[in-house]
Amino acid sequence: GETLLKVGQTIRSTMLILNGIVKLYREDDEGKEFFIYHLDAGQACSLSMICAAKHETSEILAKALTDATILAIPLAFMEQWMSKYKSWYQFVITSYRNRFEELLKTIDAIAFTNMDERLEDYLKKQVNKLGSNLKMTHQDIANDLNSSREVISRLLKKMEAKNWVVIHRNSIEWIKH
Amino acid sequence: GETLLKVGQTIRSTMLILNGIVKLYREDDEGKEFFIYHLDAGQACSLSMICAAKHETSEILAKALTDATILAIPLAFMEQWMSKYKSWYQFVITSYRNRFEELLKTIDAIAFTNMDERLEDYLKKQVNKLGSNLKMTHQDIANDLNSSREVISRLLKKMEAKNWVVIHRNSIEWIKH
DNA sequence: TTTTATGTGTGACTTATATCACGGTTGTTA
DNA sequence: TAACAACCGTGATATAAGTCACACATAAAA
Repeated sequence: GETLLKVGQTIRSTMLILNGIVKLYREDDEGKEFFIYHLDAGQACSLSMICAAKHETSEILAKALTDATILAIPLAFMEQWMSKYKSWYQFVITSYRNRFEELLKTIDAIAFTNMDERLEDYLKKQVNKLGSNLKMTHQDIANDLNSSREVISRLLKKMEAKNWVVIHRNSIEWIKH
Repeated sequence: GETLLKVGQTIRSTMLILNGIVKLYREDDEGKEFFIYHLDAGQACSLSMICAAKHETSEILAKALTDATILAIPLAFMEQWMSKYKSWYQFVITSYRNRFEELLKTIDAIAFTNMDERLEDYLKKQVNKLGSNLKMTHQDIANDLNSSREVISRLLKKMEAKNWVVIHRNSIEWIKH
């Protein structure tokens, strides 16, 4: 639940996730948090890499979803390693590409699909990271998807009717797919 | 109007825009084209950089908006220069960062704002690149914003009433802001 | 000039989603 | 055990946007 990176914060080092899961959000002017993607062990925060390279400020909000160990690599090493180790260069480039793709997928989701599909997608992602028993409230989900509790409740009901999930208080169990 | 890069196409080189303007789109399954951002002279297609580095396929669609000159740099040079020239490294990193930011802004726009604001934003962007006399139909705009002609027509009418634009056949003149 | 294609305007309607206003349930604290 | 807070369900209604139908205007082609 800890905030690792606030919007507007200056970034001085590249962050690598050693273990745990980190959730990245985009924030609007009123502080509404829109979920973008997860980062987990072995992944790097591309944005932090880019920002670090220019001493710029963060455009996103990062929160720990589980306990996590983060390795912060000072800018100087970042640049040095880029030219020195091909494997590091490959790692960085691959990270970029993957984050970029996630972002594009997010755009697809909100530009081309309806709430029901987005919810399904979202739940699958959570299940992937956290296992099939999701400890979250309808309100939590609504926040991440920039929707409202009632809408999520109704959609979950429909999914339950289709036997995709079982709804408990404070948790949702994914059973199909 | 020429397509420079199709979705699914394998990328073998990094592309730099020497002059002209290129428009990037995201495509859905039915071929609907959602406008993401412009690239112009001096900018590089970050995605092409990333993909090129792994011989992967394109996730986006690029079209020339004006006549343009594109420089294609083979992968081999890309890697070499990265470690050899600090200026090239800086250029690449900066390009990434800028494209990443654009993508985040796009997400903001579709996640947090309504059609009227998005249209205003869109028109301003076009005006920036092409001048205040935009040669495009309402249908063109609707396609880029993944909306429909009627909606755009109505919103433009409202903007005209507020004296922000003058609507002509086949073109729109931006007068205020 | 007539025809045809393309672009625009507008009312009526539909749909997805958001919001409001409740009431009910469960778990926690006093 | 009472009372309180957090969570969930659900009908009613509101709103933004998309769709349909059609009229009309302009420009190009025949």
